[in-house]
Amino acid sequence: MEHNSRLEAASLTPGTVRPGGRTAKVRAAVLEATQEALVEGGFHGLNLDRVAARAGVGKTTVYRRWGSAAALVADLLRDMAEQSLPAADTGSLEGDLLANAHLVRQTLTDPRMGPVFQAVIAAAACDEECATALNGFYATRIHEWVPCVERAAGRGEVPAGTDAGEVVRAVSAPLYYRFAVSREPLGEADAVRAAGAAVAAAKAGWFTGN
Amino acid sequence: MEHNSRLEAASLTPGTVRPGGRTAKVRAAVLEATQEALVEGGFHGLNLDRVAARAGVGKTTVYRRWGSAAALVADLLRDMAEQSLPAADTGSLEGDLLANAHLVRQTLTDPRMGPVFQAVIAAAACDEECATALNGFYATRIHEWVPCVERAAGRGEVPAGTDAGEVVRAVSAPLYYRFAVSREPLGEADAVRAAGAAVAAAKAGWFTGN
DNA sequence: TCCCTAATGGGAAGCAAGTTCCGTTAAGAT
DNA sequence: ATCTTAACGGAACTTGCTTCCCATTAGGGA
Repeated sequence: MEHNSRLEAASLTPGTVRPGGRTAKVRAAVLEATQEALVEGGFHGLNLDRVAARAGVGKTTVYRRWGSAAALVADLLRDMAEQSLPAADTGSLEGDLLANAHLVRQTLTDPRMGPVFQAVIAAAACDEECATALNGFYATRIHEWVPCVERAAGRGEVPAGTDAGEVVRAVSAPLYYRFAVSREPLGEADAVRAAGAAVAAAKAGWFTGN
Repeated sequence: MEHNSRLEAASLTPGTVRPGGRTAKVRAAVLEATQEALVEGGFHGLNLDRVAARAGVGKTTVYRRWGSAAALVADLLRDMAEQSLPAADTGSLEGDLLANAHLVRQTLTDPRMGPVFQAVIAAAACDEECATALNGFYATRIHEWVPCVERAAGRGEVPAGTDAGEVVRAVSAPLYYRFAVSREPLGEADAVRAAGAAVAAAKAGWFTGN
């Protein structure tokens, strides 16, 4: 009975029964290769065969463990969500959000991360699993920056009852809009404007939760 | 000489020498079928063969005139940009921008147009021609709403020198961010918040062009 | 109205993508 | 240290998107 359940678990998701050593190494190599492939060819040009070759892994392994380009990107997103970087604490809300806006712009205009985010957004638009993974990624990212808004509320910089997450989203939104939707150039002035506008709207009480 | 140049033009881009009648009908049918296919299968599932069949057109025609899924979407975007709808004029900036936010939310949550925009954003992330076309689409859309901000500036509702386009972008940004990036649900409360925050930031002078 | 040829349409061939089979390697329990 | 079997890797196979070819249709100038 127990023997059967172990077999079943293994046949459903390879890599879960023996996650150590080789399995972990293969995953790391494949995700690294996936990211490189996305930088070069975008989501549309993602090819499981080439990813396998680049990772130095048999293509059968990639097809078996992931099965599709979308699943590969979804796993990459879960991996990216785990690597969190700490938020700023400059002492003022405007300083913190400016740091956030600067970081977002830095990331989106980065020659390596820019294409990755482009691809990841495209993947989420094509596949529901990717959409969920991308949602999870931003949920953690937003959660990391919530404290600096809550500190500002404690200092009285924004009204009590301000939805911290909504303020953080308001900073990213204009930058991502230019980056992924209207496809306009993204300058440092846009980052400054995004942070400033978010603070102004927050102080005016537009982000107080219902 | 002139004869040759006409031949050359024809061989480069089919449909340019005899644009009337059948050619125009084929384009309309193909773009209509493309939109339907995007609604059902997204950009990743876009298949030139099936588009041709659905349009009641030979598949060779689609492959010859467009050649790729990305080119098909790019042409659809150019077609969409031409069909402009007039902006609101309620008498106040907040009223106009609320109408705009409401319209954007309406469009993105529409069971037909939502998937189309999803697909179009994905296509732009995959292909440079689509990216340019998408940029052009939003350039015209933003341009349509610029007058209502300029009227507000004339009434003294926002500082002189306010970048009207930037205000319009500020309204759409949070809605598109939720829709395409963070993948969160999009409610009417988000539309109200987006319009209100944009007005507050504009009045605070954060959108005054350099 | 007639003619020239741009543009379309169907089918067959080519090619690259994904899928499956089966032998080999090494993780982890005893 | 040994054994069981999860997980990997190479190669053959299959599917389906794309392109080529040539016959057919119809736009637009004379």
